[in-house]
Amino acid sequence: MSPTNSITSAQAGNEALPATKAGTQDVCATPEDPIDKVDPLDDPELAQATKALGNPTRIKIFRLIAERQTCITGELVAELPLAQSTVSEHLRILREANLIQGEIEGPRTSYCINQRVLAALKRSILEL
Amino acid sequence: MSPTNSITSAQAGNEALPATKAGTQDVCATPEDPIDKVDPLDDPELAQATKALGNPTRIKIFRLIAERQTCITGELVAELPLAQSTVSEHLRILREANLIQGEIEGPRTSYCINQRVLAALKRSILEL
DNA sequence: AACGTCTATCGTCGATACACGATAGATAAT
DNA sequence: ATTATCTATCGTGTATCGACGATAGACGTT
Repeated sequence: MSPTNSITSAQAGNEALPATKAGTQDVCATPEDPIDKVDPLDDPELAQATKALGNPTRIKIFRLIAERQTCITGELVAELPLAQSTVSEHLRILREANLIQGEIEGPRTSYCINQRVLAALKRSILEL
Repeated sequence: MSPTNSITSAQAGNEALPATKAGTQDVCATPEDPIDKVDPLDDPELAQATKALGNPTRIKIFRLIAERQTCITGELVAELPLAQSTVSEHLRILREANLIQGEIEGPRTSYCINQRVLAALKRSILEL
């Protein structure tokens, strides 16, 4: 088994958004996906992504992960005036929209931005 | 009184998003706001805008208005498999997020994209 | 004035979101 | 093996969403 186990949005019967084919590549490599080299999201994906961002706390969480490149759940809990379970729930929603990706690193989970989906979101919004 | 009365999102105690100073200009002029000449949305505005778009029906309504430049409520109702009151409710949500603007034209209401806020949204998303 | 048309709002209902505490599972340390 | 730590999930309660039909207000027409 690999030392770090990638956690994607495969639970809860939600696989609407295509996940990056993780396992073969480092999930948090942040290769700075160019906007015009990704396909835009289809409407259900776009709705899910914008819905996931449609909450001030989740926008803040997303920004925190983005500026730190990678982030542990506990760090986010420390930054936010919310219970650990609440933060974990917000992370789940961002994860199921494929906006972020989590890697289980020993006892903790490290999150990073899914650059490919973010680029696709940017392109989709620009095309509105 | 002016022949066309602009309807903005001033009701329901919601004026979080700054409205274009309508009345002095044609609301649906679509001057193609350049993205880098508008201020990005602040986080509550961004959350409200993305939340408003976070629904497949509202994305569809937004696209319909955008491609027709201007659109009557009844046209949208005719295009969608939803009750008139439901469509009107979706329009209210888009309106309160300032993504669209409505003008009362006699007995009907004509909607158009709020280009300034759309440009600000695009910029805000690009900066993520 | 009375009527028909168009659309926003109201009231209702079930489903979903959002917060929390409690619990459980995995891992590292003792 | 036991313990401690970290985080996801479960169960709960409240609030908001998303749909609808019914209603009301504004306007044009007769």
